Amino acid sequence: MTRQRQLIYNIINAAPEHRTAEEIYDLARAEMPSLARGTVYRNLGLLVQSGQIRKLEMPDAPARYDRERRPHPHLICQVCGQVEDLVAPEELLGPFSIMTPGVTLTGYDLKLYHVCPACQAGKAGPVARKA
Amino acid sequence: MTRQRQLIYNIINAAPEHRTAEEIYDLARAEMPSLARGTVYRNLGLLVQSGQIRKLEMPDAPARYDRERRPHPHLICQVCGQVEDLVAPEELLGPFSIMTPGVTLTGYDLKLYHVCPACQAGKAGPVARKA
DNA sequence: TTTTGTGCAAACTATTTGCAAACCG
DNA sequence: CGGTTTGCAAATAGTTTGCACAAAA
Repeated sequence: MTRQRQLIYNIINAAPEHRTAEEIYDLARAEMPSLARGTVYRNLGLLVQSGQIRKLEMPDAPARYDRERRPHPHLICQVCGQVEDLVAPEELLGPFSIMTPGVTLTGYDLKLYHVCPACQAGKAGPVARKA
Repeated sequence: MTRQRQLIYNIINAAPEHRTAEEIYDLARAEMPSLARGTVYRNLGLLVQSGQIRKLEMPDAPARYDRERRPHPHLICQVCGQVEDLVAPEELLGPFSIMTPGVTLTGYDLKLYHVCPACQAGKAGPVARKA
């Protein structure tokens, strides 16, 4: 594991936030200004492959990365895009498989949408759409 | 509703397949060769907005469009990307909301993954990755 | 020293947009 | 006519890649 990969991993692992590649790039460059954007993407890909982090595809927005390794649903604000991890029963595929008779499920992706308190208050969505 | 929008709508509504914008563009051009790609995207956006079709974001692949208007989960082959609609209880948000106390859910997106029979048979995935 | 990873820049893919002309009501 | 929509081409956003050099095993 190289210095740059370690740095990227640390940034993701340090906080529960779900950051975009660009956000991670900015944070990382504060500490290692020579870091290249391509290196960030490459290492994010490798970290996802090796199961150390989790990629979270977002609707009409850049992907975000999650330090939480175990599969779990996400709660997403449909106004500002803020993401929260949800705790769910250990095994969700069991219940889900009643909808897919005869099929062996290998994974799931569950996103639940709402309007977060901040966005309900300030009508215009206090957090920028892509923040 | 213009001729081009009608055509695009008809293509989606004619079959249960979940096509990409590019596939729809190709099919539409068979019938109206002057049709522009931009027009396809614009109309897909409008049709989604007006609730006549549904957009389905795909992991690491172009979005697909679904003629089925009611919210429902999807079953996706993780090898070839083939998509199937699932039938689910009328109201899934109810059960889901046990995971989000105090939150009013506005919608959901549930994708279940498996390996389709075709891909299980031909080890190399008979259907192309983006087909 | 052999492999692997990096920085940089250019390439790519999916999608969006500005604009003048064509269409529709 | 007068706003809407089109076709075209250029622009964007996010991400990927080729390559020569640097770092790690």
